[in-house]
Amino acid sequence: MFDYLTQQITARLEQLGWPSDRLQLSRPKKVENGDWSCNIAMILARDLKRAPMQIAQELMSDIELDSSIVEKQEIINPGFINFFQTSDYLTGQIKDILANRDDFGKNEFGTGKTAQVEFVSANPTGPLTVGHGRQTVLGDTLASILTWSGYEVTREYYFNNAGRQMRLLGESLKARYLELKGEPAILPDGGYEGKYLIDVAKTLMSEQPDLDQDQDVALFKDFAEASIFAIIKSSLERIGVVHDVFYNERSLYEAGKIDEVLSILRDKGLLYDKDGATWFKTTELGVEQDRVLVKSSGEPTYRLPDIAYHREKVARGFDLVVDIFGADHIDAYPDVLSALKVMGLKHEHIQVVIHQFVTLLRSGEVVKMSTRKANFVTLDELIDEVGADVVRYFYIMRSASSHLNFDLDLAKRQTEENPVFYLQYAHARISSIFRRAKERGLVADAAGADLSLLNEEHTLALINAALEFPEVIDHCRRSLEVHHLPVYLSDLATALHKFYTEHKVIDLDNPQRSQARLALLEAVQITLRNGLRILGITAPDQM
RNA sequence: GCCCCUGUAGCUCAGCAGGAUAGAGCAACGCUUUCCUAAAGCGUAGGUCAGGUGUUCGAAUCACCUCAGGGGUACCA
Repeated sequence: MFDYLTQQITARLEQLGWPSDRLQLSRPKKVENGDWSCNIAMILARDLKRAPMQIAQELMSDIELDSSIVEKQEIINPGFINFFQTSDYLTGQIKDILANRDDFGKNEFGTGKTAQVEFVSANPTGPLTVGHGRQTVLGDTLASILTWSGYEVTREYYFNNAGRQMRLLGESLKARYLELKGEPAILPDGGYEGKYLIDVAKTLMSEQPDLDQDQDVALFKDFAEASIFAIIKSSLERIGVVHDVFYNERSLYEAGKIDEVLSILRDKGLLYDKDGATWFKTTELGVEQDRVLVKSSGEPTYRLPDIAYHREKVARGFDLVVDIFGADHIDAYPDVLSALKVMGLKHEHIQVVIHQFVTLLRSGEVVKMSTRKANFVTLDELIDEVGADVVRYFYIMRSASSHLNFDLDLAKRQTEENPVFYLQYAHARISSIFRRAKERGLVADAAGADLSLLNEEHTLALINAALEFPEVIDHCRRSLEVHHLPVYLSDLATALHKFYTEHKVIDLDNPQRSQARLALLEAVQITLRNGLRILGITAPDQM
């Protein structure tokens, strides 16, 4: 319908010699305004210096629309052209859903192209927190959207297991270990205070009981890293997130990639030394102040490997690169992008999604979180409390750019009366009807169903709702905003529940209509299931 | 100071590539079940879309200013 109208109107615009590039078709909010609406007459009014109503009339005067698709068209003040689809056309679309099944909603925008989504990327210094959770679910869902848009997607986790933080971690574990042996030991200044390190120390103790004060800290560091990574990976697995690539920052050093970046920038005259540190002349690139790339201690700042890493991303040839960052990293990426730019590298295909912070509320109090200080709530604890489905839904139902209040008490309380269950119930409700139909001897026969029997208001609204699914996927992809999907699915569930309330599906006195409605419900269930699959939420057959 | 995000119903938030009478969930009040799961549906009430100026036929949506909250502005990541 959309494609058909776009094509027809564009042709007519060209015939009249009017610009066609600003043509827009949208779905009106009100059913009285039709199924598709076009505002081109008002947009052209200024250029053509004519009244919108006149333009609309001239535009439509010589268009012959296929009457099997378009029931009628109307021109309404101040110049909207509204199109109403025939119910035959609409119900016919159900067959399209049934034919596509598990693929319904997919598009080929990214077919033949590759995409990479980098997300989580937490260093292995502690368990994933509630804060990391948002990024985890956001990235994973976006990756799924891209997959549905045809891309071949790589989910990537970038981490650093070298440097100051990791050394502190090793020292902290050593202190915990010695503590267990009853030897005097004190956590280093700024060390990691979390209880999880005591557990790690106990495990280490059971495996290697004979370590002492003189033992090199490297052993502790390595052990801590391995243990904590195991914890992180298990949390990810619990909410259904699997990364394809774990990219170690260290490999950039080993392959000489860090030095390459430095020498390229030095050749371009964009580096200088001051106070024993190496500075990047970002002021020449429009940034307020210069940035340090190598500290006077000889260690690079995080910016340098970030630049080298992104240079590698470009070299790896992805057609689309998406970085998911928390708001606290917002200042890092302009430097990275401008560095790529001065190195003459492609960078327009790199998109950054910044998500705002999660404010955690417990008993009405804001919980300030710090991995080092250990007063954090872990993602695992959250999953324990409310379950993976609820966790995923809560993180994804709000736009990334809005600050998310995660009220633990509310999340728990709402376990009983939760937006997720509303969706899942819609799916289960349909399964339940199918079971009942079978019991009553009604053998579903979608192919033989007379879909023209579906003509009531709530029924048509439900079909329309299901048909919007591919548009929503496309919207998510375009905007890199995934929250549109749960919002949409919720609307779809509402349409289903309304239909259910109004119309009885199984009616042995009217098997024809029953068949038609069963076919519709199958299409709706496919849509719900596909949507839930993208969100990583289970679609139960009964609740 | 400068940069980014946010401000919409009592609460949590959609809507913002400008479009028709601004929506949902929760909370409040009332109603619906001899009938496929009431984890549902219907109704009532609730709004200066933070405030102001501008652009436009048309602004919650765009621009500018102000106010408020969050984040950043490190030789931490």
